[in-house]
Amino acid sequence: MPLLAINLSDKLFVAIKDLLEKGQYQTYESFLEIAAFNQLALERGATPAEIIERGHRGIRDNAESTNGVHDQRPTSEETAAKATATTQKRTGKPVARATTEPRTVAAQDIEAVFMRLAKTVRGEGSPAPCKVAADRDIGDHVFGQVNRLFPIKLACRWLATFSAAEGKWPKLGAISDRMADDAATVGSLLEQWDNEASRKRDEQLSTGLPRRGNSSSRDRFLSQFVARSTRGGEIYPGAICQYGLAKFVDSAIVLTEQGLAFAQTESPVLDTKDKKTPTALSADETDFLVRQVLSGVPSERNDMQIILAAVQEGKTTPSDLTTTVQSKFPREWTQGMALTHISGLVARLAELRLLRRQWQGRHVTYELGDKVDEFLKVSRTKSAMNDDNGHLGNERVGNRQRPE
DNA sequence: AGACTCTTCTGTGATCTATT
DNA sequence: AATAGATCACAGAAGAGTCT
Repeated sequence: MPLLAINLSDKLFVAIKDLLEKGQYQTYESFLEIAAFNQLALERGATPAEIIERGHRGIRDNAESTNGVHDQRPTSEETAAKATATTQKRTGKPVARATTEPRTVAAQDIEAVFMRLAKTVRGEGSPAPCKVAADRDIGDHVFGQVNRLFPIKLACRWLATFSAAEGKWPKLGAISDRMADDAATVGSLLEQWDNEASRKRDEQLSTGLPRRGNSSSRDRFLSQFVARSTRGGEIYPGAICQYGLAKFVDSAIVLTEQGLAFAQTESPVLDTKDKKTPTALSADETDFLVRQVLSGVPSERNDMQIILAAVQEGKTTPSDLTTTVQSKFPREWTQGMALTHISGLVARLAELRLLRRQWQGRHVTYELGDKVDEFLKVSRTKSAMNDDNGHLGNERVGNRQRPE
């Protein structure tokens, strides 16, 4: 009998596992076998309705009963759904939509994570933060998938607390799993809070954080917000480094003075645990980040200036904004890349309260936040002083650069 | 009910790199 | 050289909200 090994996405695997746990299938093998029979039946011209009518449950029970020929009786509605969904191309609407009910996070898990994220008093045994390297690569754009800044706060706090407890700055490889686990627990918890409060899309606290049981989202969190290391030992810093809040020193991840100060700022989520907080970052935290962008993140400052200036000129719809600013980004960027980049910038500006999204029906328009004039004034002055830093030429995109 | 706009973020597949 | 595993860019699915 041939042996097949296949890769399944986490989502698909969990969906199958759920059916197994409900007792609807005996083994993964029987599920996949039934799925294969159903697909073959479809290929022979049977309709999903016919497959349902003939039924399938108990295929394994009967499978070996007739001279090794498997009973081709798919029965359940799940099978019909799968059969439809696995045809070559999606032609119509999905047969079923996976439920998105939030995973409940156990109280003791939450308590443990908040303990690990609690503000700590740093004593003599705590390692000192570093200064931002003067020669760090400041030309890189923050990647568009960095669409929230609270995950950066979480990473800074985690590093501050961990380093105080351990007495040293950790190596990335030693802590990335634990940090991602804790971020996913917080993400799932905030998702629960969002659901309880019926928060709308722009108001959700959990956006940008990974979720428990979703390894892809954990990978995304680490690679976009913290850093990614290759088997060859190379480290590609994420947004936490691009924002000048952390730095790699001999493959240990070290908070900068600014990163430590940001970590220690009171958080409505991590400290107050305020379920009703309207935003994941407090006004103090966003003010801190705005100052940080203005003083130490030239490429981000310039990108933000481009967007805000366009909105100030009246380009307040997504299409107007895109048309206006696309030419100001690297020429080799495809439209998709530019859209991703602009989308991320708009989302970060909204979290920093420099931009507001106003929904009129299904259309959105952008409005300037209260402190934009001040931001633009400082930003333009700095751009004029450091024109080399402000140049947006052919820099690499996102976090794809090597550390010093 | 279906279409539509916009945002978020996962999954895909080509390509690169490491290991055997 | 062959194979396995990792990485990357980005397409497009999914979700939310609303309109027709």
